[in-house]
Amino acid sequence: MIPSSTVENYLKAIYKTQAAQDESKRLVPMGQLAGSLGVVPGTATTMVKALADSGLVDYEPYAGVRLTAAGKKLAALVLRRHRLMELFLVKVLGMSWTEVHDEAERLEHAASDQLIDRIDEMLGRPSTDPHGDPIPDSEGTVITPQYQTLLNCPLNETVVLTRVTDQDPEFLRFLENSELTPGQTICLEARDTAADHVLVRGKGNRQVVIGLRAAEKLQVIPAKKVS
Amino acid sequence: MIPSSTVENYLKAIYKTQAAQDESKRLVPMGQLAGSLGVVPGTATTMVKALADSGLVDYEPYAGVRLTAAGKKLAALVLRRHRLMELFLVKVLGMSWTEVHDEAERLEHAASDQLIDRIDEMLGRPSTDPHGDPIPDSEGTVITPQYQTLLNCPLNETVVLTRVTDQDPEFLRFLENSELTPGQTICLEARDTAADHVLVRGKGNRQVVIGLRAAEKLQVIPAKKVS
DNA sequence: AATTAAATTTTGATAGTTCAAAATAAATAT
DNA sequence: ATATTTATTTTGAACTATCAAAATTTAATT
Repeated sequence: MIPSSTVENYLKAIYKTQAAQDESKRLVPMGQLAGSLGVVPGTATTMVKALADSGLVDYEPYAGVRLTAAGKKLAALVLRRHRLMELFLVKVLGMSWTEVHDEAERLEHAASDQLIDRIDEMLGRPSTDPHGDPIPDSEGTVITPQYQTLLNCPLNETVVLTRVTDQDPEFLRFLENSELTPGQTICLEARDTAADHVLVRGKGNRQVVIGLRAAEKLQVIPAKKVS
Repeated sequence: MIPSSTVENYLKAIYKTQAAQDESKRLVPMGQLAGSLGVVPGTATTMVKALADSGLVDYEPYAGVRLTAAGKKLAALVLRRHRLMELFLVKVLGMSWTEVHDEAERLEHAASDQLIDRIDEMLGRPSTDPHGDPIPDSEGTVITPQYQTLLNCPLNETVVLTRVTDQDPEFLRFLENSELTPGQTICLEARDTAADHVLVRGKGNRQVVIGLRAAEKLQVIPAKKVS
């Protein structure tokens, strides 16, 4: 049967939480799941039991949920639709990368695989979306490079801002206004745990101070040396 | 409150049936509505009563439904989304006009007004979709020219195929294979009521025989004289 | 270990959308 | 005018997704 938007959203939420958390703790607690979906915990319990019956998740009462292989594949395909749609909205329709998330959030459940493949082709089979999130292929396979973040990358080295792991439009607009957009070359000049901030030098020698919570959401890779 | 996809589909179905039928009979019977939505009659009755409570339709038990001004506007905006989406899929994504209906049928409920307006702008504020159906403006206003059909247009005069009022992919593919696509210049050479067919001369002097039921779905306007 | 706190599950209820089948009304034919 | 056919509505039930609040389990404190 065709999974409903609700099912797709649950799988996506579990997938993202699982991916965000460390290797060991591979079970997503109900409360967290409910929280990220904006439902009360009891609702999540009910739905997760239904997902378990469909073989999409493993459910351990009082412990949490984990995607099965089937659930993981389905979740990846939803993310594929979402991320290709976001990139399409930015590249083809000229929408701002700060605004496309919610639109894609709805379109991802309505677009056919055929349409998504056409978009994929039109965009030249891209590997990442406007936020730097990797785009799964049509089999549901994703390569998720483990980038460093502004929390743990080396100081005073040129790095490229590669991925932003937050979709809040307000935060994204702040980044845009600070010229901290994916692809930008930046340099981390200071990290102060006590003051709970980092100091970034960005485009045009501009300095920006960012709290540690936000700094963790900015992923980077070492810049290629100009030979 | 935001109308659900279901509500939008009911309004659309009522709108289309109302538009298709003669001025006088302005009430859509429940059976017909249920039929075009693929639900049993009792379901349509239940939903229509809910729509009436929301002020979107007038409902006369045992007689039928009719859209109120509010319902008509909403329905027109759904058609706007649908038709702009269809045209977009054809023009920008290169999909076939014979295949876009079902895709648009789902996307129309997911696309925001903002996205639709961007598409509208990108397409140059078009007045008709790939099937020749008029596109309502953002206020829900539509101009629906009353074209002639191959059932009642004059014989042996050059006309332009302007609108196809059927979305069945099989029928549309037949038209495409016969080079009878919107915009084509054609000529009706014979109409035989007894034999239940018409004879059309199309592109490249090609002759095509079409049953009257199908002929009624092809709308035309007199071709402009080349001066 | 006993108590408290926090998280999770259960229970009962609701809204939206649907169907099957029985009841009723309207239209048609006799 | 009555009987029959056809269309419509009602009734009772199911399914999905949700919440509020009570009950239970697990974890954390004392």
